Amino acid sequence: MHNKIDCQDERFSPKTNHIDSSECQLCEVRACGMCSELDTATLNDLRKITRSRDYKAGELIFSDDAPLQSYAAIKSGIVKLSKILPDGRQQTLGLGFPPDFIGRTYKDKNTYFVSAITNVTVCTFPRDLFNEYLKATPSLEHRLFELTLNELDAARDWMLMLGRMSAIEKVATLLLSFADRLYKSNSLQGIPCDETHFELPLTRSEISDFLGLTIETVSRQFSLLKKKGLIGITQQRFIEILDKEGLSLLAGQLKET
Amino acid sequence: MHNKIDCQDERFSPKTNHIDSSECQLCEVRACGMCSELDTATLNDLRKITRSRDYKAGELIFSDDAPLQSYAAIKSGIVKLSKILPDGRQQTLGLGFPPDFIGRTYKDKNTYFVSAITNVTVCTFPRDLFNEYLKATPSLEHRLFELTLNELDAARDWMLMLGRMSAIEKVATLLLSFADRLYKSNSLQGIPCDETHFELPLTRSEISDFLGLTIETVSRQFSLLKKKGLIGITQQRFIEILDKEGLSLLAGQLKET
DNA sequence: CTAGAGTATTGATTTATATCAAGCTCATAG
DNA sequence: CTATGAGCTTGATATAAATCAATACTCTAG
Repeated sequence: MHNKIDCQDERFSPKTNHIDSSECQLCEVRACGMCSELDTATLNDLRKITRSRDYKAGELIFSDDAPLQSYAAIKSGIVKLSKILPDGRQQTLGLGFPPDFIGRTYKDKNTYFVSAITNVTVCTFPRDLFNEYLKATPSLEHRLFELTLNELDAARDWMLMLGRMSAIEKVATLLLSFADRLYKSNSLQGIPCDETHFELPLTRSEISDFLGLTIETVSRQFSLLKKKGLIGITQQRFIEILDKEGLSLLAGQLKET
Repeated sequence: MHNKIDCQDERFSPKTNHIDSSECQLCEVRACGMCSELDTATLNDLRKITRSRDYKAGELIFSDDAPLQSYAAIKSGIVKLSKILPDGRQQTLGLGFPPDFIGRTYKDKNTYFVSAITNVTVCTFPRDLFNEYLKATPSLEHRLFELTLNELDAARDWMLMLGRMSAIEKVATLLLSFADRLYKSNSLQGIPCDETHFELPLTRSEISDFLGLTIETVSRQFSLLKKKGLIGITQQRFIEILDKEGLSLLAGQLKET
């Protein structure tokens, strides 16, 4: 089945590139993502149907209605999943960091948008071939299942936040969650970082879509947190957590995205 | 491994009963739940570690912090999953209908409560034995994966509702979702029913925990929908949908729980 | 160095929902 | 059949967040 594929295959966009095995060795997806339970032979097979692809910040990766042509694994950058109501109201459902998998297996559509928040690099897999692979490789399905369970846990944490938290609690929760995720992600990639300083990769508008608030309310909560001495903000995007205790107290509960 | 189990096994509460094969034949879990892709032999094996158990409306099934001792599949009745903030604020995360599976595989805890909304009958599986089974049976894991993906879809639909809908839209969405789910569920079980009449199994308080509102707001929206002629209410719990079009318009978008 | 666009903050006002407070309905037990 | 209590509705008021509006910051391109 795999030798059907070559560079001319119409399922691959011209913007894509082959992956070589040395790339896999350094990859977070290989380390702890969907590839982490594959043996070398299977990984090599999978690589034949895989192409690397870059997206610029803001670009749409998957639409909410177009038939799903491919799945993807995030190698670097951050994506968001979102839904839009007919009148334009938008809700972000979650963020994807390396080594997350994106795409709805066992359905022919996503029911949400996936778009790049920062510049993003992904490995893409043509849908039909990947599905055959998935069927034949229980260890791959097992790993995807685990990743999906984590996503479900995260979605449920955010439901509690969306339904029951005040604006300031939401913002505090988001900041802590980001501090944690960016620290872990950067550490894994060997990027020097510390737990209290980070660049918030989201605009205020993206934050408000995530928290179910408006831009103005988000902005006011940031100012409030600054006034209370819990955080410092420079250049609008660079956050320093000055009082993690205090922030956690405000956030109340949640720990992870 | 399975012959270790008998009625005296301490992992089984005294309130439980054996399952016989004729029961499975009529069961929704067998028809379209986690058992649906098991062959007869595997099903018979699984049945040896399975016990039936009843819960009364309101009873707690799984707690959010106690180590998970068993998993369960819902045979009849409705359960809710919920989270509680330290100060008591509560958010319902979703409802479980037959043939849903409950319990967080691959972790030793649920991070939420599961409780019976109506009287409920479940099949329970001791955690450690079920895990062995799961590892050995890819078709079972596959089915659980699919069920989990559906739960994730549902969770994300509700995130949009929680984050971006007004009170009246939330209530309209809930009613449509219930009409649909109860109709499907009852039809499957051969219970006579129609799509426009149903008994709402939730109290106003449970509804408000689900929608991220207060009891009073929920009540007001019901009254409003009645005044607009979209629904009829008798005895507070019996709902008649008088204008599905209008209700769907109000709800805006979502279709399923 | 400046203009301009995009992004963020801050203020004034409105509005949806929460909160507080009665009173009502319905099922059940005496 | 009536008393009781849990669950529900309705009204009055308070409040958090949305909306509307103006101004300020930050980066880029010229």
